[in-house]
Amino acid sequence: MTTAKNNTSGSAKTLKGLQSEVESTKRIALSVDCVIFGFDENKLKVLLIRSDLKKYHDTFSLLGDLVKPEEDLDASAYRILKQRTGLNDLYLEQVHTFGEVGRHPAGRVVTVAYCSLINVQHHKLKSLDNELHWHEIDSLKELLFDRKKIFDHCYLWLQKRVQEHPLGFSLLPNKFSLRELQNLYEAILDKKLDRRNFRKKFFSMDFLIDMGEEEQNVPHRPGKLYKFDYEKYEMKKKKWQGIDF
Amino acid sequence: MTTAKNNTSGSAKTLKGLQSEVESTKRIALSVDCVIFGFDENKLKVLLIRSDLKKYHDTFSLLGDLVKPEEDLDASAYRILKQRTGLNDLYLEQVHTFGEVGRHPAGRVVTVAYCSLINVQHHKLKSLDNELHWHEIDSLKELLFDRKKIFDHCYLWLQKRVQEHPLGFSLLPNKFSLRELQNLYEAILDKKLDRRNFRKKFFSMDFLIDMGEEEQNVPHRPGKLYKFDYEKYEMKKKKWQGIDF
DNA sequence: CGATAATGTGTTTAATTTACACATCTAATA
DNA sequence: TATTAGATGTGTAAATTAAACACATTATCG
Repeated sequence: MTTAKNNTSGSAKTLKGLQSEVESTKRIALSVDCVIFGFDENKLKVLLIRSDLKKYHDTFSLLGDLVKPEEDLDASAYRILKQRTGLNDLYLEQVHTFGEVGRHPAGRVVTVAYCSLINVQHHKLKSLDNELHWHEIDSLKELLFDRKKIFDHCYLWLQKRVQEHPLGFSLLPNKFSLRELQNLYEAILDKKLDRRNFRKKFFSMDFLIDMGEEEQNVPHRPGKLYKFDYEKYEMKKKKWQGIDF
Repeated sequence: MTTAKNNTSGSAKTLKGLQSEVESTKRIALSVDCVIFGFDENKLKVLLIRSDLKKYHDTFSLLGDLVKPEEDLDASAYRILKQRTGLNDLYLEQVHTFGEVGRHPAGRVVTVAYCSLINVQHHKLKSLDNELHWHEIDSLKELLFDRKKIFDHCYLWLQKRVQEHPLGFSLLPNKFSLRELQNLYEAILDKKLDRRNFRKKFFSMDFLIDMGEEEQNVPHRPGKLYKFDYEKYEMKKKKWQGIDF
């Protein structure tokens, strides 16, 4: 019998046996970290919290918690969001799991990173002191332990994802102008886009509903307001295709 | 003090305190499942193993194991691969983590799914009995517990990923003809492609090295053999861009 | 040596992306 | 109320990319 013969350890075992094996190997703590993006003052921001470890009180971290034994992984991420923001219909998606041995000084912790996109206006933070704040992503230097690495991974994920999936609208008010939408994309992608081509692109997708309203209180000609038509999108969304490295 | 004040549980704690918290919440077992794709006889295949649970002995499953406490998550996936295939320079990438409460009857198990692409010719399986075998993905009906869901997720991942990243070559011999490459893409994407446009596309990418050799033992005019130029690709690979839903 | 079956190649057309300029509208100001 | 400032709103030409499509070439097999 070769080593290739093990599946979850030996061969031909009972469910009961596996149960005790599972029991005995619960040596790894599982946590969730949420990278929560917001968009305010034409800047992309991320929600950070001051570490509640005394030793690292000058360092910021992502919002996270250990996963509860009786809690779905996704539910765990939702719970963390809810505690912090007051929730609504948040966009939440799992991105990556970080599981290096030495990544957490308190022991073996494996962390599943989730990204959330929320509208800063609609979700006033429950606590507005130093503990919790929106941080511009440009000036993000250091985070607790490997959290910067997690953030970087999620930011790259966002840059890619926002180009092939309509996430971005979760960062905007329900009704938004095309200028706001373009500002958002420019902030996320960190580059200037041609205004005319940007409009053409979105209009040709045909997922924007003209609300027949205009911006209020802008010191210039107000732009039209639109909503994203999620229903239509779900019907007509394209399957990604085209080989291109 | 609001509920928003908890980070990893209370506030202002010590590393030592967190340590014991981590200790006490190790109630979740962590495992890795590998979805190992192969390509043989112009069919896309997946490596399956017969469940070693007596009760489920008629059901196949993915290759997996519990993550060891002192083992990096990625290393765990490599270990599983190595045990089964004899390894070499395998392509391995994390895809998604599955963490619903009821997904495993032996208790709370969270599973990180990895995808691997291997060349069936180069990696003769260590065990060739019923336990371990290549299964055509077309005729894949049912797998143990939620493994079919995991497989489906990984297959969709592969279909998308193979179009924007040069993974596919890991499924082919070092030297391959363009016909083999096209067969591979047709098998993965499950659709016919235009031969001339396919060639044009890959030649224009300019990542194929003409080996100056031809296929042997084919019952027709032999095609030229190529290698993929990974070095050149790393230098010149394009950043994915272009908004398109 | 002829038949077979796959390789290898190019052009035309359509679709998409990019670059680019000017009139229009509203608010603010004089 | 007229002027200005500053943003909105729109179209076209050029370039690039993708899609459709046919025939000569070459090795093998009988």
